[in-house]
This record gives sequence, structure tokens and C-alpha cells, in this order.
Amino acid sequence: MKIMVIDGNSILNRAFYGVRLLTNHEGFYTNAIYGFLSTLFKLQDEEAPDRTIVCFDVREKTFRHKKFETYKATRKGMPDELAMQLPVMKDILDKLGITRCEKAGYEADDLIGTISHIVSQSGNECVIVTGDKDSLQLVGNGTSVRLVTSKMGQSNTTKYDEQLFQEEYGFKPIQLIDLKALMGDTSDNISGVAGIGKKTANDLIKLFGSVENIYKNIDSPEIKKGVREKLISGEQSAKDSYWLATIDRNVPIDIDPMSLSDEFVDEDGLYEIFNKLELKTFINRLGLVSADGQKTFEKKDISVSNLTNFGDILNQISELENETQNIFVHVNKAQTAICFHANDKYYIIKAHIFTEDEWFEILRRIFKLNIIMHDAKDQVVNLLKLGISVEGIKFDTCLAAYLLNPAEGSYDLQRVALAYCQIELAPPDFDNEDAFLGLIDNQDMEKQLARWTEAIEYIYNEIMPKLKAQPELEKLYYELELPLMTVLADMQKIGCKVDADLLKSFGLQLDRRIELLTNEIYDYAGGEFKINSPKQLGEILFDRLGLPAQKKTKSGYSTSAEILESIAGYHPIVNAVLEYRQLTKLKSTYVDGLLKVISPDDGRIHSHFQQTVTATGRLSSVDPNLQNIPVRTELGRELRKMFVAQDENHVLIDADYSQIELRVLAHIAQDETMLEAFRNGADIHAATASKVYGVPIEDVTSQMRSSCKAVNFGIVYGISDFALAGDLGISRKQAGEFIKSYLETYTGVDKYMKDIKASAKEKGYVETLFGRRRYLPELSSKSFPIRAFGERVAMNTPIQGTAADIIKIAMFRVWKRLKDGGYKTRLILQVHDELILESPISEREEVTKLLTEEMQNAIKMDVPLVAEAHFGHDWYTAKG
DNA sequence: CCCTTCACG
DNA sequence: ACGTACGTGAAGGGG
Repeated sequence: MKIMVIDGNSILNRAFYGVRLLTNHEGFYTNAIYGFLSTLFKLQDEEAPDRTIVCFDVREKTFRHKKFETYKATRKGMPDELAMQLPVMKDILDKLGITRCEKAGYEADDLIGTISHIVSQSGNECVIVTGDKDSLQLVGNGTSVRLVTSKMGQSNTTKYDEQLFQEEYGFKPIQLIDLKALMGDTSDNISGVAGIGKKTANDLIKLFGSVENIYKNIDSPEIKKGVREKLISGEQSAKDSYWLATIDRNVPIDIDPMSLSDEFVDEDGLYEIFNKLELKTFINRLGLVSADGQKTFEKKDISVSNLTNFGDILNQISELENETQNIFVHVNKAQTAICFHANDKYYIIKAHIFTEDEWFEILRRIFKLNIIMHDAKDQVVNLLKLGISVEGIKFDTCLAAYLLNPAEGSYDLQRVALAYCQIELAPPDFDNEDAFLGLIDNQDMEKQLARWTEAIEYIYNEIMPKLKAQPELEKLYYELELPLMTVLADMQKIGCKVDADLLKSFGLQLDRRIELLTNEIYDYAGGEFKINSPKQLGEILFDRLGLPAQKKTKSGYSTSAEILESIAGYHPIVNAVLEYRQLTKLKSTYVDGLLKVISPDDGRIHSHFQQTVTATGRLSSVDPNLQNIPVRTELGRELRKMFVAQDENHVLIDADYSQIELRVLAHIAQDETMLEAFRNGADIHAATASKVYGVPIEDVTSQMRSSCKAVNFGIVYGISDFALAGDLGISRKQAGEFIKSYLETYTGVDKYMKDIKASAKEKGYVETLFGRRRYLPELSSKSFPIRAFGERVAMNTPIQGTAADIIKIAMFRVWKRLKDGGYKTRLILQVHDELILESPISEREEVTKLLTEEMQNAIKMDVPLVAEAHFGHDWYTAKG
């Protein structure tokens, strides 16, 4: 017999923090319940226990608290949003016929310990489910522990039996108690032995086996002197901690784990609760029926058909070519199978049963149809690599979900399906490389792929009307974001050539200097340490060397460059550390990091430009990030010499916008003074200084100009006197006055900032010039800092976002003109206000003209848009 | 897995 | 009286 025991509080907690806040329409929170039940059902499927028992803590002092006041004294109570879900959760468990076990004076852990003890003593099997590692001490003798770890939305589990535990920890589960007795546990406020951390404790346990044995052999030469002293002075604490950490396995409980009660499931009751909570997915999952016998949601059977004959497939596709119907498509990650929905059927085609040519032909033909996909870009890149150009992507549900709410952070199909359709998709087994290679057709796998394809259609049906309801957003979607996807796929596929040899030799140069600096720093410090560890560095600088510390972070001294620069005069080690930091950053992030991602196929780097990440509408770049290649310091800038045109017949052309954000601000705010300055083609920061200080432009000093430059930046970010003071090194009061006189000069900006905050508060969102929207729930927060953050974002997002819209428009138009004009020049990079093309020398002049034209004319504003282009063999030179 | 630091716009 | 610049991604360190 197999019994599953769940640590109710632990799993509910995991669920609460792992699943984003969900509510029903009345505002009752449901995320913890949702997460708990998802985990429960999943584990019941996987483990198939004969009985499930859920244990809960009781809000009352336990025997541990009674002996030690401090036990778990640092624990905070659960937040209201979670507390309200607890009784409902228990009610649901009761109605599911799942046994609940709780007992005053004991923790859930003790009840679990007792139950698992009874179960394994009687020769049965017990699986413990929990989210924290304390219960691992119970593993052994037929008892295993499933440790649940949850990430947003999904939970993963690891199953520990005695063997796995031993492999991972190097000792027996029961010795976990001894470990904790030594190292303590901050979350439970168990002190352990002062001065003994994870590593020492581990070594001691491996050597001596138990706390008891350590003290028996306290004089052993294997214990270092310092450690021995700590052990001796902490002996009592070790024993107390041991006692606290030990789970009680002999609690008098009144249930018999093995006697199966008649598990009465109250289906009507469950229906009512889930209906009220609006958790339809469980109604569906449990096949519940409302009291009047109506099923609210019926999961349709789907018919999946595995296409194996090449000729039939082409015929099938040909028929679809004559129609205008939407074809929903999902391809697995490894591109070994494709599923599409047409004529109420899900067709699956597997790559391995065809020749390469046949498979390519199938893909080529399918991707000419009216395709609707979720997150198509990487698939399009793959197709481009196979030489298949894609014209048929008519809708991308991922992009649409991003536009509807760009602040979600992640838009994978599972999440979007859940958010818009309450559909729960099983984790994709079909993404594995060998998923469809089996000789026997795996119908489960096919069905899974079909379900994912089906979900895209459901999402489409939900999302379409929402997009239509915002005509501006719809226009942005069809005329900008969707076409841009193809541009990005193209850029990703082409990549940028990197001179690997040059990069390597630059790395060697850095290494030589780093080694010298390392030795120099060790000499100054009087010993070796990890220079890149802020903790260790802080101790050396501020404790050992006694430099003046400005305590800043929660975890100790701040050692940021800003702080270090301020104390550089006190000790030569400081400048050495600053240089060390700079060089190791260049070496590890850029030299080593870039060398790792040069494609062996073509010697080029293929960064992924992501279109659904930022809350403002900007792109982002990963694997590697090519939007943060150094430029501000001369040494870092050297790296740009490694980014080169493909050969001597090509050049890179780099064009960037001048002051795009301030121009956008002038236009949006309709600030006459600022508009005028840009129309005159003035140096904007100097012009600002002239106005703010009230001096003629020729009398503006570089000091005055740079102060005003800082304010101009600050304004764009949603300025505060505090931050400006820090930036300019003046008092907060001075900064405040500075801002005041700035806003008296730029009255339009002043008014805009006030208006946008008011409008954001009223509407709950802000928009760019093109209607890209960002919701600002922060503005209704009770917390001042969060609200203040919301206000700054309200000021910044329309500016940053509009600038992002503008360069996206320019990108698409440039790309289109290059393509339509039959040019060989390719767009390869975008860095927010900068575009980089790789161009045959013969096309250079013409393309440069085209590029600046499209950038400058991307949008008509009340200020001119200015873009400047330069060219060269490498990025360093082309940057101008 | 989170924090700190630092690279860019 | 709160505690602050906006938007990102990568690496190293340590709990």
C-alpha cells in the first residue's frame, strides 16, 4: 500500500509565491489554491497513492516554542492574500475526500514524521510531499520524499530516496539533524554553533557522523584549533539546536494512515466552490457537473491524423491553398514534427519519415498558407536557415499577448493559454530531440502536440476581439510588430561577423594586466582573497585596511565604483581594484562570453533580438547581448574593433539618432521653448543652460552645460531632487531649486509631467504616440515608494516607448527598401537609437542616404528627427 | 536562486 | 515622513 503525505502549509506557501496573484471577479484571491491543487493532482497522477493525507500546522505554540522562546521567532505571519485562502483550501480538501491531519502543539512536520513512521513500520510505502528540506531527515525504510520546487506558474519535483540523498549530500538522511545542529537554520531561527557554516559543518559530519561523536572526539587532531574552540563554546547551543531540528515521530494521532476511509467526494459542493472561485479548469479536470446537470466545460475529443504519404500531404496542402482559412500551426522545438489544424482535424507530420528534400518541400508549402502561430520568430529563423523564406505568418498570439500587456514578463504558450483561456497544458515532452523518433507511433505525444496547437486557436479567439477593441493597438500590431518579427528573424539569421583571433589576443593582453593587478592587490591586502566578492573585498578594505566605509547594502559594505572612487585617495589598493574590476568585466563578459557564442558554421554571432520582453516596447538582445558592448571607456571601446564587416569588399554602416528621447519629449509635451531649441538645431544641453542660468549661449560654461545635461536626462526618467543631487554632487535643496528653475523655463514639460501623472492615475495606463500601452497598477499602491515608482514610470514610458516605436518603424522601412531594391546590404544590429548595416562597398553611399532618410522620416513631429551615419571596416570605426 | 556590480541605451 | 532616477542582460559569489 502506498500513502502520500503532504505538508499542507509548505505546498500552499510555494503555490502562493510561485503562481502570480489570481482572483475571481470579486477580488477573492485564488492563486495558492490553484497552485496547491495543480501540484496535488499532478502528484496523484504520478504516484498513484492509495491514500493521500494533508498535514497542517495549527496556529498555536508547539512543544518547541514552549521550550525555546526564540524558535521561529523571526517568522512573519502569512500575508492576508494567502490567509484568506487557507480555510477555503481545507474545505476543498474535505470535499475531495482527502484526509486532513492537524494537532495543536505540533507542527505539520511532526505529524508527517509520525505518519511516515507508522506506514513504513508496517511495511508499506510512504511518499512525503513538501517544499522545504527539513523533512528529508525522514527518508529511508520505504519512505521517500518528493521535494517540490516552484517557479512562477509551474512546479518541478525531485524525488529523494535514501540512495539519491546519499549521493547528493554524502551522508545519511538522519544526519541532516546533526548538520542543522551545527550550522543552524536562519529561517527557523535555530542558532547552531556560532561561527560554523555550511562547509565546516559538512566536513565535520562526514568525518564524525554525528554531533554526539564530534564531542566525544573533540580533541581529535582532525578538528582545527579554531573550530574546536567554537565547538566547545557552542556545545549547549548545538544540543539545543539538535533537539529543535529533530522531527517527532511519535505524536499521538487519531487517524490510522492505512485504513482507507470511504472517500466521499462531494461533487456538488466542489462544483459550487470552484464555480465561485472561477477556477473552471478544476471543474473541467474533475468532470464536475452543476446541480442542474449541465456540464460547463466539455473538453472536446480531438481527432489527430498522422500524415505519412508525401503525395497525400502535398494534395492536402494544395486544397488549403485555395481557401482563405486560418491554419493554426505548432512545431516542436527540435523541428522534428509539425502539427496544423484545418477542417476540424489536427494533422501531424514527422520529419524523420521523409527525405530532407521532401521535408523542406512540406515546410515550404505549409508556410505559404495563412499561418497562425505562437512565438513564431525562432521558427522563422530556423526556416530561413533551411533556405525557406516565410511570408505566411498572419498572426502571432505571443506578440499579441505582449502588446495587450507588455509588463507580464513571459509569454510562453502555457502561460498565455492559462491567462486567456484557463487551459492547462501539460509540459511539452514533444520538444525533445528524439520525441518523434520512436518506431512505434507515440499517440500520446501526437495528442499533446495537437493540444498545444488547439490552445493557439483558443487564444486567438480570445485575443482577437481584445485587440480589435483597441484600434490603435491593432494597427501597431499589424503594421509594425508583426512585420518587424520577420525583420528580427532576418537579423538573427544573418548575425554579425567577429574577428575571433583579434578577440583572443585582446583577451591575452587583458590577462597579463589582470595578473599583475591581482598580485598588486594581494600585496596591499596582505593576503589572497576573491577580489570579485563584494563581501570579501569589503572586509579587506574597511575592516583590515580601515578605509572609511559608507555602509550601504543590506548584506554589508557597498563596494560599488562610485564608493570606491570617493575613497581612492586613501590607499593605492582602491584604484587597483577599480582597474581589476574593469578588466575582469571585459575579459569574462565580453572576450570569453563572445568567443563562446561565435557560430562555428559562419564565424558570426547570432544574437537573439527579443520582441516581447520590455515593458516600454524596446527590443532586448540575448545570447549574447549585443546592445551593451562597451563604448564609454577607451579600453572597452576597443572591443568594437572585433565586430567587423564580412570581408574587404564590405563595410559596416552605423547610424544613430541624435537626442531622440528629448525630441520626443519636446513634441509630446508641446513645449515651445524646447521645440524652438531643436528647430534651431542648437546644442540642446547648452541651450538649456543658457535658458536656466539666464546667460547668452556663448557664455555657457562646460560646467553649466554638463549640469543641464544631467537634468535633461533626469527629466526623461521622471526626476527627483534626491537622485539629481547624487548625480551632480550637490545638496538636495540645490537640486530641488535647479529642477524648479528648469521647469519654470520649460513650462510645457512641467505641465506634461503633471498631466501625464493625472491621466495615468485616472486611466490606469499610459500610452506612446502610437498607442502602445503600459498599465500602471503601482499607482494605486498603498506604499509610497511603489507609487512614486509608478509616477516616474508614467513620465518615462511614453518617451522611451515612443522612441522605441520610431526606430522600429525605421527598421522595417529600411529593411523593406533594401529588400525591394534588390540591395545586398543587410540590417544586422539595433541598439535602441542606432542601426547597423553590413554593406558592399559599392552600395555604401546609396544605402547611407536611404538609411538616414528612413530614420529621419520615420515619423513627422514638430521637431526634426536627426540621424547621423558613419561607416568603416569595423564597429569602432563605423561609430564615427 | 538572489544579490551585487557593471556594461549599454 | 517616507526612499528614489528609466529600460535592459551577464557574470561572479554566496546562502
